[in-house]
Amino acid sequence: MIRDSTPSPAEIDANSQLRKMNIDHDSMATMSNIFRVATKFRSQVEREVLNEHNLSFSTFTILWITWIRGPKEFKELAMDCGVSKETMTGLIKGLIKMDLVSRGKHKTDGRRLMISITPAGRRLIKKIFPQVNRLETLFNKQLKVKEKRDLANLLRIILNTSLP
Amino acid sequence: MIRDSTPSPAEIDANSQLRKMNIDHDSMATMSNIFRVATKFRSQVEREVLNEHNLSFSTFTILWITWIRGPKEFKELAMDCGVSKETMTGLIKGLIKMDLVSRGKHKTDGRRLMISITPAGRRLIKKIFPQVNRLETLFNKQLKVKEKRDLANLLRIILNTSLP
DNA sequence: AATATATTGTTTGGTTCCGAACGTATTCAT
DNA sequence: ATGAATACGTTCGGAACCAAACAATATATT
Repeated sequence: MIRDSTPSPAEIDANSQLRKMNIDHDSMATMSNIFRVATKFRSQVEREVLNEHNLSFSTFTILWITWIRGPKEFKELAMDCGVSKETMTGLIKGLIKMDLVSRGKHKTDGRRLMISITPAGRRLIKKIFPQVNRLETLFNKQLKVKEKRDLANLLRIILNTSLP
Repeated sequence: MIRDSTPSPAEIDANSQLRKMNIDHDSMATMSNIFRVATKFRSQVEREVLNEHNLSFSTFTILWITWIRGPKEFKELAMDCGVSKETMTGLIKGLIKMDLVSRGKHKTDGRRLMISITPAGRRLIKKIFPQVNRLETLFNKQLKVKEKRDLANLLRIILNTSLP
């Protein structure tokens, strides 16, 4: 049902060394592989697509979210991008200087900020997103459709797991 | 066979907006979820385990690799950690200052560096690794063993996919 | 209404990370 | 051999990132 593939030499060595300790090898394997794929993908996208537009993976994500979902609260944006509020402050500052997003006031709460994409931002993300998606396709090209869906589902289960 | 879970509102909105473009939704879903899990895990581990020992996720990985696999070449280490050589220079510098790793010469090639873990480094990683693994287990606690293995396998397929 | 408590976003300080340019060591071509 | 090309790691400059402390706004308590 799910195809096999070869564990790296590092994983094999690790298993023999760690056999003495009381270690959850399966969870270790999933998390370390998730991390490797994410890192590889991030740097690839930044190098091949984003750098020439002075975007980072995080600023790209901001544009993408505000493009797809419309104006969004500052704090939610930070959570969805996986960065701290302090970091988000700096990123938004940069995007505003590039005229790609704009700041707006919340209807009822004076503390909150609404972030919206500008026309220039919309033009940029429309041009860039297909290039990013092309890399996503390349990364997944050995997987069948069902395997991709299984993979996404398993990851969603992890994401929705509440930690004590 | 593989359980269901709920796509986030963001994903649903995205699908309706992107229907016009020629986008590979399945690959997009896998990569964006991989990225979210990785980010969540990294920050959790750094906050709960590594910060108090003045380690980052990358320096933790260096210790882990040199502990499990023995002395390792500088360049390989950079690749396995998913950082550039320039970054690795700085990380090793810091680890040496903390007396957790040491620099050594390559047998035959005067340009290459060998990095080894020190006794102090060994003591630290032995203490810290079980705490990290505990978090790995928590993240995966909703998955059955077979699901974890399927997940790890699918990710290895992606990792082993060569890009044009 | 007055005060205390919460929440939101910014500022400040310090680490992590990468790209460009560099110096050194090795290998290849002639 | 000698010069050219390549491989390795460092330095330098700048962006990304987070934690602690802060100012401003909102909510709760009295």
